[in-house]
Amino acid sequence: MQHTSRGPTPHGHVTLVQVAQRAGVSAQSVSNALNNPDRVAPETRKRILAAVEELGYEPNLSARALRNRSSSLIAFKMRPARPDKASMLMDDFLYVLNASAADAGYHLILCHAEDGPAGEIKAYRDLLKKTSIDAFILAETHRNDDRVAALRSWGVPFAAFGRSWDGDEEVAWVDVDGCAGTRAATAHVAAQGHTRIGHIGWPADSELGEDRRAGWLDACQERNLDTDLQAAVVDSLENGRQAAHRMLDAARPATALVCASDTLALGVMRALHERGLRPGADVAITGYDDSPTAALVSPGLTTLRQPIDEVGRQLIQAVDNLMAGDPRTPQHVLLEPELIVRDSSLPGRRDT
Amino acid sequence: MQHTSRGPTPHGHVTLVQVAQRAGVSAQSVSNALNNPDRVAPETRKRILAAVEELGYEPNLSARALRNRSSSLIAFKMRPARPDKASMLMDDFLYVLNASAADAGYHLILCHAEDGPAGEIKAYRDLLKKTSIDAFILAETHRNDDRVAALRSWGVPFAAFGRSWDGDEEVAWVDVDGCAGTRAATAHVAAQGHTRIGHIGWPADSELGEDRRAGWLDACQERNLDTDLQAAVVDSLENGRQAAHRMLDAARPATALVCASDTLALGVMRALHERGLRPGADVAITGYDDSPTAALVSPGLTTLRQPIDEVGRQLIQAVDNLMAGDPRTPQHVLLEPELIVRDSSLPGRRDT
DNA sequence: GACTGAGCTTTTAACGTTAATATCTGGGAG
DNA sequence: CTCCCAGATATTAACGTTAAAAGCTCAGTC
Repeated sequence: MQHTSRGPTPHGHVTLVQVAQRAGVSAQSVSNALNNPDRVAPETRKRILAAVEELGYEPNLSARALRNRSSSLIAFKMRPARPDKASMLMDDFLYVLNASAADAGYHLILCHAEDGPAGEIKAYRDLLKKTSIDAFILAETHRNDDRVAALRSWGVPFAAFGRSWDGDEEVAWVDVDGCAGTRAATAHVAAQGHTRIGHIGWPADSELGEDRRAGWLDACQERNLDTDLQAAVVDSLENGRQAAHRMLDAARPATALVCASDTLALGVMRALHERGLRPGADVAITGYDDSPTAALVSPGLTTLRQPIDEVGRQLIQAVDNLMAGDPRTPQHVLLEPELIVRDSSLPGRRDT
Repeated sequence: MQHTSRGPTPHGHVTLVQVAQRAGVSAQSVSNALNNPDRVAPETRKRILAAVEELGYEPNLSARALRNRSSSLIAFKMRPARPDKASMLMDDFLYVLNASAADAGYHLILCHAEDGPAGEIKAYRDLLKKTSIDAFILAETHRNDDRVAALRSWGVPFAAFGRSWDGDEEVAWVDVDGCAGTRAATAHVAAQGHTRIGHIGWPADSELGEDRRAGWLDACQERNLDTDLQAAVVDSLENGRQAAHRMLDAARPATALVCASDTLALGVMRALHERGLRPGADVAITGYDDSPTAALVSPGLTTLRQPIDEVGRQLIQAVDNLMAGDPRTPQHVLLEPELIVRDSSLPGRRDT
């Protein structure tokens, strides 16, 4: 049946030339049939596509990358997982990021770098020199982020998970509204009748932490509640535990504690436990991130779930738009987290 | 100062030709200086390397891939994270995999596929056609794994996280000895004086589950302990809870429960809680995986930590050896998990 | 003084693709 | 009947690299 003069390459790769021979046209026509359908006669196109199908042709991305200076690769740098971190956001995040990238015709390539911003920037530059990466995805951006500055100066498309805190309109970003999230959690416990609502958050140098704290402050002020109970500590279970003890030892102790992370909230639960108090029934607790642990502890921890799937999708869409040369200003997407109510914030009959 | 006839390309990429001009040699000599140092005179080599350094030359991987049919890319397919899974192994795993790959001069590319083995195999094939991937890393292999068969039939180097349960010597794999892990956990609780040690594991169709169960069985038989208390349930907190209740309701109830996962063990802790029993003091509990949750619950959960870093390193080394055409038979590496002892298995004075 | 060969370097061609340009058809206008 | 143009297809060259082959230089041999 096969009447072509040459069989498939020994490597099993089908090339344009082979398809062309099969269809009785030139390689360029095959290329056109696939990339610029209007440049070939409908009749010919049909014949070519049939040949493509029969031979199972797939364009060689290396050759394309070389010719077009575009590799359909999107790069992302992972950070090492912190051992005490309760959340497993990164895992899910990478998965959807990759799935969305695949849907849009890209592949995700992981980038490794020495710790620190300088190492990361160097890694980006090396990758760019070597591979004509199409775009970058950044995570955990912060104020005056050197990575943002570097990528912009090189003119590479990129999008950040984390808003541009500098107010830089030229940067495409997707973020989750931490303020709205904490506000929702605070409103929720206020609705249970709590009036002494404390907040355990992070040190003031973290934009993310300040954003989340702001929601608690807003919600309290709207309701004319006291805002004297607050702590700013480094994220750890032990710090959450100690902060909780302080707030429960206060002259007018807290009856609800809104935390900036599940890790801190779990520390609070431990403190309650040590005092013989029941989460939910005696003191309401909320966390942030909906880590797997939040669902597994008893009672379950009320927390905020970030729409991580949507973040991934939007990030890919953002860079895709940039690459398409979309004239509109870079996308800015602020997503709402979802309040997951469990027993830790409800005065129900769950035992401690 | 610059006396070369052409400046850098408008795209900022430095090419071999530019380096060659700078050093006053041919492009091939530059290539040789970098890849086959012994083919150029030491003097010339020095001059070339200086030019490389000055211009910041990095070889273009697309061109190399095209020419050499080798992209220095290693592909890995992520699975969607299961929502109730307590472990965050995947996150760490990917990180070390990528880091090791980078050390060995490779990049990691993520592969996306429709669910199911057929979709995964198709995705591998497409990727191979398109990109001359150098090697694949597989996770969670099982008996009669179609993916293994496919990759072998294509002659692509690959290594699996998970031993070849078929006893196939030709497959390179790295795995963690679940049997040894569970045996260690069982020995540990036996050393605390427990004689009624139950096991809560997974259905018999899981090789991993059977491996872990075997360790419990071995350890019990070595000590002439009863092995009548065992359960085989799908991995979930609720199933662990129910199984624990059954074993505590037995005529001669369990005083220690060795579990095949942290998720199951957390279910056991909940069951104890419901009965007013104290983990550790009244009933010893052990889990498996050292999920973040294990360290965060109170009392801490005794569990087994997989040496995931080492797994990642060994996998990369395995494919690297294969690609180097190492004549030795493919590597098989079985690593020992580490028993992490916490209060859930100790008769200490920790309150419940 | 021609011949050999070792040591080093350059030239050529190819990997698979595609933009740019060239060539080939007919059909319609003059 | 020639000329021109539009539409379709083919040819050329280039992206950056490297294996293979060819070329060059100089010391040593007979």
